[in-house]
Amino acid sequence: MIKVAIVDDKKNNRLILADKLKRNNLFDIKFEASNGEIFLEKMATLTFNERPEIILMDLEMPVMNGIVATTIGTSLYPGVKYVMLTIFDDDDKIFNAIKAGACGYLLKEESSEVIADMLVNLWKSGAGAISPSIAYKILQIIQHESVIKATPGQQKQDNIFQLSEREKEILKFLCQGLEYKEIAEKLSISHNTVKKHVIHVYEKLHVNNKAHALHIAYTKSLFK
Amino acid sequence: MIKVAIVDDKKNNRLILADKLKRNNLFDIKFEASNGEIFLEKMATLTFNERPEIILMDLEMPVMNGIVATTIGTSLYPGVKYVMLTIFDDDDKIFNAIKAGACGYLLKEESSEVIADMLVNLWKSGAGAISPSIAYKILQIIQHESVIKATPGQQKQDNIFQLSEREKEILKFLCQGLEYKEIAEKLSISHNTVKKHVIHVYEKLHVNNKAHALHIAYTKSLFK
DNA sequence: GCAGCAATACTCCATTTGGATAGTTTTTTT
DNA sequence: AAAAAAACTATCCAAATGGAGTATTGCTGC
Repeated sequence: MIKVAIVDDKKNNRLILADKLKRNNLFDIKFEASNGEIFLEKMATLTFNERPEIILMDLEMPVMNGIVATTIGTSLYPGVKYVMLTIFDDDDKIFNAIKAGACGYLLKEESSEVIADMLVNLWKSGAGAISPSIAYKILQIIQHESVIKATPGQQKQDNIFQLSEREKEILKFLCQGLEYKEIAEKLSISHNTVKKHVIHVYEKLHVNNKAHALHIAYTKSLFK
Repeated sequence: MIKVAIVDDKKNNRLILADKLKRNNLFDIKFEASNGEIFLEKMATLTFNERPEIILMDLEMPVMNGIVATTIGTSLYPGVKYVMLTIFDDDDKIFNAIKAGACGYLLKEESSEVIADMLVNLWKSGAGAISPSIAYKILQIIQHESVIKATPGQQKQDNIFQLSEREKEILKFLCQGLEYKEIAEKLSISHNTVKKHVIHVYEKLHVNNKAHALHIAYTKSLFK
């Protein structure tokens, strides 16, 4: 059984999808979540063995959307695979989803057989679960390369974690390997204050230690 | 009927592929060619209506390879679609083929049904004809952007810090944000041992805390 | 056989960190 | 002017980290 989780804000969508997946006895739906925030919370409560292996993620959700959830999720749980399952197929969304770490992008209109097949394939051989029309767009993205180097998409990605200026400053120092005390000296503030900022940064990044925070900062290249 | 052409230097490959396509009566094989040069010559002799709509192109061929042929072909006959049909799946070949203008990349190992399906799809809706494992690699190309930026001269200096295998393993886990305990569990060793390894890593990296070590690991891209 | 190394495991100890809680002040937004 | 957000300060406590030392095992090269 492939352990999966479904993240979508529409209850009906979750039901339909769960139903599609239940037809054959290949999938074990570990949990459902109605937005990225709740998804991350539920993931945090699970042990390694309880964790879903594949996440079916909607893009548009309130509170925390699928891009941000995937960005954080791929950092925190590297073994887990994220498949975007959505009705949107515009270049920007596709590109951002891939950059966030998605290893699949299926259109909701796909039949249950196709979805199930793709997921099984992804699980078995690590092959990408991609709708053909999405694949075509990805090819065009690379062919024109404009999207890769250009930045309209990446600018929107900028500051997805909503860090305040001060918090970004603190995180940058953390990345340089400074200790609280040293940061405090540099900024002429108390090390207690630094600690407080750090805690806020962790909350926004949904992590709870320095290494995880740095991992996200580096892999998502928050600074350059 | 979908008008296609087969370009491959091995006669046997052409026969097998032609055979695969002939099973259902969907494909009209306009011609075969044994290299890019001959392919272009044959294309030049045809009128618009005689021209194949989809070219199945091998990559490695004498005289003129598939990349060059596709590059020239897409310029001369913009309406024609090129699908790479090859056994190679390394990033460089995939990337170059896409840049050359390929709108599909199928592995020869795919079943005749899959190949036929993909081609029909490409013909009908312009969807990309891409083997799932290739799709996965394309995602990674975009995610890491490595191939796009990488230059041939940039040979990564392997193991400049002389870390032992175990130490590299430990460092990799550190980068993922795991704590000593978690690493210990993963490797089924004592957390004391992990600590010892970490200290050794720090010595070899000439640092004295995790953040500095991660900074080096990421900026020198010790991994991947 | 023996020296050297990597990997394993442990202890003691000081420092750093993270979490919770409880505030004040300043700036921005409404 | 009131409300909200951001920045600042502080303390207590527990957990994680880092440093230094000791020691056993197994493997490799001389």
